Amino acid sequence: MPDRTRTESTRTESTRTEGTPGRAGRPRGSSRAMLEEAAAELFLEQGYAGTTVEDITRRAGVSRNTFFNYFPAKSDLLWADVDAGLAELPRALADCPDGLGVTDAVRHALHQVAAGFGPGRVPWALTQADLMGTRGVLEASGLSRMMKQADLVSRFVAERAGSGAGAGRDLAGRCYAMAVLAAAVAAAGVWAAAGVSRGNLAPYVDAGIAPACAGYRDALGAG
Amino acid sequence: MPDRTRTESTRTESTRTEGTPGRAGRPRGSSRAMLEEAAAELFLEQGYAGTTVEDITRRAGVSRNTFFNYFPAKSDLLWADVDAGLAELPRALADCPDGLGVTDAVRHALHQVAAGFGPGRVPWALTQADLMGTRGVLEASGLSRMMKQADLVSRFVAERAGSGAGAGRDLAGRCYAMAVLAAAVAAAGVWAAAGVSRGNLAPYVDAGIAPACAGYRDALGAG
DNA sequence: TGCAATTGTTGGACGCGGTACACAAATGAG
DNA sequence: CTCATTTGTGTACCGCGTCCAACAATTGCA
Repeated sequence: MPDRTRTESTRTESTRTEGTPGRAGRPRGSSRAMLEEAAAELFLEQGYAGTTVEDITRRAGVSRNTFFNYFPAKSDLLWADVDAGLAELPRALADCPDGLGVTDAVRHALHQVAAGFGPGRVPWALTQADLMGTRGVLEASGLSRMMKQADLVSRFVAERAGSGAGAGRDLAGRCYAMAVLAAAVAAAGVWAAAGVSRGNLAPYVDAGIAPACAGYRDALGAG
Repeated sequence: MPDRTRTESTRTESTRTEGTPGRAGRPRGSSRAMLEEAAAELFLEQGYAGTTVEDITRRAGVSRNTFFNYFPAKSDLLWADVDAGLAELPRALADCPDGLGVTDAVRHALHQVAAGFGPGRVPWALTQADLMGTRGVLEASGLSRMMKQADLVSRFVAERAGSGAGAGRDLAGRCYAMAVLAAAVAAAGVWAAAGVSRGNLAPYVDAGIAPACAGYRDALGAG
């Protein structure tokens, strides 16, 4: 647990070439990864609630305000891994071949996103959530993420299902989007809880959401 | 907007008979309903974020600490109506006739819970969430509630599906529980957004979760 | 009537997350 | 060099939520 405070005359000396060189302005000196590392260490040492933002920034060698330049909230540290993987969902949806039905396309896209997580890349916030007492925090910051992805899926479904949509179609689309995402979350939870014996996330998610996709296929109209 | 501070010599005079008379100790003087009323008024006047707990307690005529004797958090005010309805889910599940299949039983129980909400009883936090800027807060405090109910459903499914359960059965059960609850949430959202033309909540929920129940029926084994 | 025991209410203080604002530092462009 | 732009920092502040030591009101017992 090395202290990353100024060991050299100027800390920025070591991380000078970080910022995007094309843009004007002061380049980013203290990298986001440093904060994540410091937070990961401290969470394991003291737990999530027992670690203040000031603790993290002190170990990372930056000011407290700098933290909020990189993360909107402390809880976002727990989701850094997940958010990175989830960021691929829009592309995965857009790149789906048109031949597939709506639910098959969603299933395909979620499979692709889940494929990014294997035994070597487990969001540690999920595995050790109980140890760190982060369950409440994770739940609090989790639904907004789920609904964000659900909105994506919902819009995707509304597009592919054609413009001749009635009120019932809209209801089914939104319910399907939420249901499939919730099933994926549950599958990820089971996967994370499986311990060292877990393999890749993708088969868990695929098996977990398949019934939902099958069930809503008819309700979503010809897709 | 009447100020409920001590208009009479002793405020407790008007609410003397509140507490359970059988138990020892000081009876509850300031009722929970007063805080809810005061909060409802203030949220409409100033919005959720613009209203502090102190504002609420001042209008209700109690101390700030008293608030936290009734509500664990400020956000719980938004869910008071919903929580009351959701409290019936365990009974609704337990009272399901054994003849029904697992998914049909869950569907029946959720229908029963949803039946408590009609055009005359709409959780106002849902309808005017956008106006009050409570979307983020609602999302933050919503997933924990959803997962709480999902745990109930998951245990119910695990019980009724019999003891001969494999790992795949557990995955399906958890995914189904989350999916059906998420679909119900989505349906409630559509219902709340339907405006004055909305009728009862029950048909929305039933139509929204039916495909999920149908899809997972086989995966949950003979139920 | 007086005395515990119990329960609710209050005041005060504190820690922490998150925001706002002004200013310093570091770059590229003209 | 000068200026605009972007990032880091210091400071102050607000509000939620917790904790603790009092005080108030009621019940039950002697």
